Amino acid sequence: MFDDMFDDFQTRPSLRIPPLQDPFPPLSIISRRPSPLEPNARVNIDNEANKLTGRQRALAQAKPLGAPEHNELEASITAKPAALPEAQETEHPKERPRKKQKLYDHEQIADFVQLPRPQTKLREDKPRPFQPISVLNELHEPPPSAALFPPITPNAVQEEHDKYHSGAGQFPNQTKDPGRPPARKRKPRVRSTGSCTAKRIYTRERTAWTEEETDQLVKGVAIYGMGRWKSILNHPELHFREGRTNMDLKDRFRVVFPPNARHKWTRAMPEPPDDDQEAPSGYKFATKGTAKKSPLRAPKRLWTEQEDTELEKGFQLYGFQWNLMLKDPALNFDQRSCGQIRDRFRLRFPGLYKQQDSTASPKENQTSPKKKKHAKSSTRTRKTVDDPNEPANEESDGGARDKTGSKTVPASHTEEEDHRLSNSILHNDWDWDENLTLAPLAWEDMATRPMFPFD
DNA sequence: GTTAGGG
DNA sequence: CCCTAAC
Repeated sequence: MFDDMFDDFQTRPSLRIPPLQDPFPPLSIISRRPSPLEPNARVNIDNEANKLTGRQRALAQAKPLGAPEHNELEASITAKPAALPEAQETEHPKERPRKKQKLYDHEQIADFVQLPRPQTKLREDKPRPFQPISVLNELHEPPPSAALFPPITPNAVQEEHDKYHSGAGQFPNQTKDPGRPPARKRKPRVRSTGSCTAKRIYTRERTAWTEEETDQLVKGVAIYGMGRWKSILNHPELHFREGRTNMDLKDRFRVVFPPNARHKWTRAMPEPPDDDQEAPSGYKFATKGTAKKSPLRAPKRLWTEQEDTELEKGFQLYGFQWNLMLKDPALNFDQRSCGQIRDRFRLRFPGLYKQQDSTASPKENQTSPKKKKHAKSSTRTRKTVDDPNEPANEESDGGARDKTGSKTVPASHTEEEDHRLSNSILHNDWDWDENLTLAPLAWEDMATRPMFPFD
């Protein structure tokens, strides 16, 4: 009897449950690329294993998903060569630290007015998204959260407008409820620009900054430093008008303290500035303290065309394993981090990136953003602390960043780019020797550089 | 998720 | 105040 049921289960397609994850998706471009996990691909060219294609080798090494049997080969990859860490350090002097750094160096900012840091959000604050996404879920049904969105009707625009128009808050009224977007007056707006119509229907209504509110902002900067706008906004003793966002604070501060005045008024100043210095907009420094640029964030560096080329090259060699690209000296990514490479790829090749998301092997998923890191604990880098006497880091370095060299790819072109890159890989329009484990590009590179990145 | 900087 | 690359 049970046998019958079992047979029935096996034979009727409707009852079969697809595997949760296909380790080797047939259409995945990964499968046609040599496996970057091949342990000695660079060193031992004569190894028998190297005669296999990437897919064949992957299949040979395949093991069931729930069986984390430790693979010696993988270990040999992951393990850092004992003799070489020093050389690595000197090669990448500005390497990002792996662990969290403390936010403040108390010696440097002894003059700071230290107030309790804003409470980090508790997990319960955020309602969990609808998960897990079951394969048995009826996909034609709307998700439970769908009811949150207003119905789309001809009058929807006006209704939304009216709705937002009803709730106008008064200063100082700060909604601390993180789950609810601030109610805010809005006015309907229709973009007349032909290219991006219907992108945004509403624009927020302008709310003038009062002197008091700006004063709150200045206090906040005195406490946290420039750049921690969210912290300032959420600080329990500072009050801003309802609907004010962290970006608003940033914009406001930029207006009140333009860069030239900024360094005078926000750098190390245990005491309010001299009388001969005129305060912008008639402000006096409200808080005794020092405000300097918050060092939490590395200075922004736009991507150059050459870096983009190396990114594509790296993708052909290593697929979605940004860490391997990073380590490959031939790609010159020593000034970048793993996450930066990933972000850039996601921006330029969104379609390809999504494909990785859904089909990548567990190993490759290590770089996937689906592994949600807590925002607070994400890699915060502190590369340099500004010299208090340096005006700003914009002018300091000569023409390294030319706007033409760092090409920004328009959104409308990204799909083409997706296609171009994936096609060049899918169709193998380069010569592909089955005996090789790496793309020809890689072999060429290897001829002109040390056999192993570490020597 | 947040921030910097141009629009 | 908006947009979006970069963090």
